[in-house]
Amino acid sequence: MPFEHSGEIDAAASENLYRIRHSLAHVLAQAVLEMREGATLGFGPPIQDGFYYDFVLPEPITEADFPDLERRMRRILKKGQRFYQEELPKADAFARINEMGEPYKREYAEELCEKNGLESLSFYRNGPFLDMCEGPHVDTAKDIPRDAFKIRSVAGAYWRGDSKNTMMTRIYAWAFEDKAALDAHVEAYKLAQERDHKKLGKELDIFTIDNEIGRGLPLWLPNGTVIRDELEKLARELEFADGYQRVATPHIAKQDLFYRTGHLPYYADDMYPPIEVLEESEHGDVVKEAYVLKPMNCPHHHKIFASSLRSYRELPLRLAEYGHVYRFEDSGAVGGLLRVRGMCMNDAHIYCTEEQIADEFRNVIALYDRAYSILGLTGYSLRLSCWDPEDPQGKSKYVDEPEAWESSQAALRTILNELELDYVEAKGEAAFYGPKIDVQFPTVTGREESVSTVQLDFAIPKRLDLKYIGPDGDEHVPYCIHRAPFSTHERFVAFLIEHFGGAFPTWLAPVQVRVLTVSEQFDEYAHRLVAELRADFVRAELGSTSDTVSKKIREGTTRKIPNLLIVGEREVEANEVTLRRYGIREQTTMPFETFKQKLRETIDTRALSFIL
RNA sequence: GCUCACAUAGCUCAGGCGGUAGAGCACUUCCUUGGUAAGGAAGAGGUCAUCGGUUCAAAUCCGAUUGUGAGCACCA
Repeated sequence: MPFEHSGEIDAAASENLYRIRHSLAHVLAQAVLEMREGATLGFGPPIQDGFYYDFVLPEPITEADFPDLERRMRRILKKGQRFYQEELPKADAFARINEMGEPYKREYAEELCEKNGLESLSFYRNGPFLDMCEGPHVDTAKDIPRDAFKIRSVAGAYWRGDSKNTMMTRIYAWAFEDKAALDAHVEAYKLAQERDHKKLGKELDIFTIDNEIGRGLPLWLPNGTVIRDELEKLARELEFADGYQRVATPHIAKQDLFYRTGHLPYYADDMYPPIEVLEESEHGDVVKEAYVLKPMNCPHHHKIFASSLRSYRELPLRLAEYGHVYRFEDSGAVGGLLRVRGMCMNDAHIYCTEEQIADEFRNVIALYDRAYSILGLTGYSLRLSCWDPEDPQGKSKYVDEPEAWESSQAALRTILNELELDYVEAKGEAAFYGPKIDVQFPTVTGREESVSTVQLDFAIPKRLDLKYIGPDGDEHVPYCIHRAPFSTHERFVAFLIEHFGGAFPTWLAPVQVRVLTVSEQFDEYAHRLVAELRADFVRAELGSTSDTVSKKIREGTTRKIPNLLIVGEREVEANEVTLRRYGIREQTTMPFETFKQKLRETIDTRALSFIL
């Protein structure tokens, strides 16, 4: 499901596994053709943890058909069919494809011959099934384990990944070299789903989405708001240390501003439609004004830059804001906190001279590094997102300044190389105004999402006529670096929930300490502890008072509260507390003052684990 | 936006081949004052997403709408 749809698997996957998966795809197709006469074939490649095959079906296949489909596949495997390759010259190949009656295979064959100049095409046959296919495959179906694959899901997918084309039915399956590997993978997958931010977000009361508010417009509950506030506090501190200045801007602006920046022609579809208001001028004329919800903060920040005459001595000028932006994402894209229509972004814009770009980028990347190491985030990858000069809609997708694109991309590449960072380059992933470095995180289901981004903007400052006076006394246009290490609260918290499995480190946890009493007669002591902790700005609370100790511990644990304090007669007498940390069975009893100090230190240092 | 699936109490779910619903948890009250992952009892809580159709009768069958999920497309 989640994988790159290129159909390629990573190099680490063994050649044998590749053959097994690829061959199983043919077996799946064979079984589907048995079940649905008249089905036509699309592509059926191996992928990261299995394979898929695309079909146009006369009757839909649903989850209810999976057992039957798997049974048929096993029956086919049992026959031990050999996989034969045939290489046919072009004319014969097309004759055969016509015979097969496969319009999509034909389309692809034509492209292979025309664009790639192939003179012959490869076919694979196993039993009655014939497919135009490059291979490689196993020699015989006997080489494919019968119990190491599992149909996973069915979904729509456009032919050749283009929404203008037919929607096909894609059947995904897991496949491995043996049953143990399959079972382990399925188990890991289920475990990962337990960490789904939508599930945990509900269980831990982090956010909710209400239909009457609107799709993609999450409501942050008190617990979630604590996490946002803590992240924002951390961002503020890191940014302060790096010389950023905070600003605040409204959520809306006149529509004309976004025409001037270029957002509107490029991104009208992604913006909420304008709010039109009638305003009476001083002469009594009624004037119609249109306002839009801002889809990004940059124009507002640019206007702050433009609010006074700037000297090169003020640069780099770093303006930061956790700003709210609104984007009208397609209904099918919206889901949970990962894709929303209203979000709060850890935004900042750095205005600098050309000579300062490299240093500023390095500083920003160092800031990312600090932020991620505090949070213990490691599983990310970097992507240098470039424009695609050959994009058919290139002119409407990217600013048309080829030289600026090339030089700015080269600049980013140099920085990444100098810092010896691993990254992949991706064509056609740039912002319309410039290239960017994206930080990609995998979701619980394995799909990659861009979380954070650093962008180099060579276009918009010029459009908004931003300028500073250089040492030469002339006006110059500054460059602008857009950056958001903490992404949006929405997306970043979603990833943090999944990263921590809902068990946040103390400094980030909505409830940091819950005090449990052995019996109600110790409530007064417990109240005192809570009050003292709260006076020290610790998010402490009293557990329920009428349940059994077991029950209270269970509740505290299922809420994933990092620190439970248990107090009874022993503790009251010695002015102590018994600490039970999340996920750790063994407990420690210590003087309350000691606990308070350790806790303070844990919070202040934003420790990932309790220091005790 | 597209394909497929799903929608029953605050949550997790059962049931229903047509005769207006059930469990556990949570909630409220009472009993219990209990030392390490669910003490006991009672109570309250639902037009079975919405609208329409078929029918003597619809929560159940059909259709549309809305919402949700997986994936595709999109993604500043």
